[in-house]
Amino acid sequence: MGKVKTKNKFNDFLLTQGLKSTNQRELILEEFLCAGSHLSTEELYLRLRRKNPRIGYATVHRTLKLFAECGIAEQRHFGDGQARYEASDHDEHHDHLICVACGKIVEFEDPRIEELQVEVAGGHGFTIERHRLELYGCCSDCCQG
Amino acid sequence: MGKVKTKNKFNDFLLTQGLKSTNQRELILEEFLCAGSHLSTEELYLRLRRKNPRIGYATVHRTLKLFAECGIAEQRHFGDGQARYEASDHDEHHDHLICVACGKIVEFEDPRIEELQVEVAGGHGFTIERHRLELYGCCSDCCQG
DNA sequence: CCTCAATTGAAAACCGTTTTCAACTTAAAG
DNA sequence: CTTTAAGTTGAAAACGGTTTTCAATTGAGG
Repeated sequence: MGKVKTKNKFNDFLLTQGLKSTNQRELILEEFLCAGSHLSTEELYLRLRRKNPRIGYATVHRTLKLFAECGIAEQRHFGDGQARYEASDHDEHHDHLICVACGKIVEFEDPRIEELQVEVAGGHGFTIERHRLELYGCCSDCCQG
Repeated sequence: MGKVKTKNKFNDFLLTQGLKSTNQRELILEEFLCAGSHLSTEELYLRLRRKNPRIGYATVHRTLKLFAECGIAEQRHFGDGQARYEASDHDEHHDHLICVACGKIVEFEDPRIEELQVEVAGGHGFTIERHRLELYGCCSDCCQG
């Protein structure tokens, strides 16, 4: 989803929910979209402060929750104890490769794995709603090259 | 691994590390082994208190960490914000199915998925060290039967 | 403009986890 | 069986990320 489309979606969301469009929300969305994905609240907050020192952590936190609520962002946890947010391409699911050395996060998608998941779950009487697959290892920059 | 073998392993661990065998540690290990797996620290602590009200949360916490360190338990996070521990069958890996309705946790293993994971990771230049696969959905007790 | 509800930021509360510290155990030495 | 040194315990405090509170501010419709 393009930047403009995402911003429109957020504005629509605000309107339909009776929420207000504010300067902070615009700044946060802009920074969220142009900064790399998978930023933590803290990281995004620090980036924003560089440009606008008057912005508060609580506002960043609340705004990220709004993003998630309206479907333009998704919250993730990669085991380092803090929540991270990634821009959501909506209905296009992907999983993650995480380098344990440098922290790099790569997204991937594999329909064959998804298919097997459904099969395995079915075998146990489960209907899958969502899943989480994270592969932790070493990327080529860190461990081979 | 049987109960006795696990207890021996823990005692060996204590010896080789210069740690002491204490009444609390025995109680906690016994309860950990006979209570169902995937208990949180809090849950195990509450169970232990019923039998021995003088036991402290900190001790349960520290002892579970020891279990993990010595390889008889593994810490897991299933997204509800608290750490859970499961008895470890060592080198036999498995993943989890979690019922979003009743919280039931089922373990499974599928070599085909593992194989694909290695393949996909390799395609991105990664060498997998470990992974996490959790399927969240509805079990047959909750959503169908 | 005015008004009122929504929003903001600083600070406090929260919640699971981890550490501190003085009292207490353990195990090995005497 | 002491004694002793080191490890352990539990209550309480500290921690760290998250979430809420609240008084002051801002946005948008009347």
